[in-house]
Amino acid sequence: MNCIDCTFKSSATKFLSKGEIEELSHNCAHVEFKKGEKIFKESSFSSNIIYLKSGLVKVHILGPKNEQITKITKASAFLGLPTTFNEKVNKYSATALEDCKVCFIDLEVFKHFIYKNGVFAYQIITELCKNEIDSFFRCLNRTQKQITGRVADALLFFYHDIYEEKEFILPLTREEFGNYIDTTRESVSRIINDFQKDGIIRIKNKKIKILKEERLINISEKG
Amino acid sequence: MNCIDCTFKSSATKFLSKGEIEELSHNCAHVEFKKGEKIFKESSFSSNIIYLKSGLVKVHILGPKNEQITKITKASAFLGLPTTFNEKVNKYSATALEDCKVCFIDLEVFKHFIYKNGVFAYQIITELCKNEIDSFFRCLNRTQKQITGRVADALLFFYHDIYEEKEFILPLTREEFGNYIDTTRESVSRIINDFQKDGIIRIKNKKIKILKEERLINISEKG
DNA sequence: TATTTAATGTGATTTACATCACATTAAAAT
DNA sequence: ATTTTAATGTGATGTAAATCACATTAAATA
Repeated sequence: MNCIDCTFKSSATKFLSKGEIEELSHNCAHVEFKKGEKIFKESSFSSNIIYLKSGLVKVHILGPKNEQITKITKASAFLGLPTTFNEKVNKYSATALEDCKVCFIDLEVFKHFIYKNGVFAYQIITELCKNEIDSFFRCLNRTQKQITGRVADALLFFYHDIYEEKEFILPLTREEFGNYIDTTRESVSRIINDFQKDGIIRIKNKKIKILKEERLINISEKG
Repeated sequence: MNCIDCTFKSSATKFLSKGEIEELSHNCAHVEFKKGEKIFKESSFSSNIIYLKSGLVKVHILGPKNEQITKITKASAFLGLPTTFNEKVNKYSATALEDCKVCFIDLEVFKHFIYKNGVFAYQIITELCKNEIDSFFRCLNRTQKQITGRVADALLFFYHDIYEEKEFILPLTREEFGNYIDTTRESVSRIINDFQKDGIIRIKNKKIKILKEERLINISEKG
């Protein structure tokens, strides 16, 4: 398989030369994951850059108390950058929330692109910067908003950033939802059902439809 | 002033060529800040990379409820990378906790170094990756540890990462301490005094001495 | 040095949420 | 289709920490 025909190129990869793409092709393994499968695991050794070509992934860490879902990332994005550049060992896990296509890119080849191709490096830097800022704000919301606001936030996140439709299949169990917004299964359950009773959303198992976006935005802002 | 003689070079800047250092010298403004002064401000416009040469800084964001101190950074480090590469407007503020020396580097010149100097770019990427992982863990601790553990954490942080001595002047008020570990003035006060009563630390106003490191580590781990 | 202002300490009260306990429903596995 | 297992719903109870209220101390200013 050759990366030149790949339709999932990252903003950085688009700037590689023909020769570099060729080199990438020889040092890139394509792997598919089914929903629920682990893509990589905290504390395990890694010397590959992991690029998510398609699908949806949760990035998670085992905290002192619970599993925390640090972020939910949809394609396309690099998943394992922070870990790979600093540590031999993964600092977090990634698990497929939907079927995924992933590339494992040899770290040395990737480094070589950074050294040789400034535009490539710049694109990577841009992505990392964006991640850090997003990370700040997610943390801010986690710690300073009440649960109701965080649930509203998460629902809006799935609508605006992931599915871009008011109706979607929630890719998380109630427990995972709790891990994402730092609360319990039970609290998520209660609040989601309250939203339903108030006519803000309609929910049937995992299928959610946002009925009153304005109300959700309002709840999200009030904390 | 010429950057070539600067004794505060970052790990990235060390890899710039003589010519590049020369270029940097002409596009870099040295500024000093006194304790308490704002280095840059959330929502204000910025087109400079900000590099902390010496001193201690708090990076903070105004959340829906309180000010949150996102991180405390000592020299040397880049302060404004994430913001500058993505947005014209600062996404967070930085304030001097101790007297600081700072460089404002022209963004275009900095970009030019990334494009042209792969080792420089690689160093920046490494720093950003490290920041992202640190950020994950800080958030994890904030949300999953009880206050006592978070206070212990913070004290160990000042000891291990900032001052590298068991006795130091706490650079934060109780309120700022609260903003750093997501709690209130009152709670910080109570817990610090409990630690003192238990003989874990000795505290006189802002002067703190860690007496029983093992106990603090233990408290930190138990959450 | 006196006076004002800001920072800190400490008890009493309230509250958002976790935890517990068990019922119900949905999804897998046989 | 039945059985088993996992996910979800919902009330009752407990608790860590916020909030409130005021006293005390330190630091800044006149």
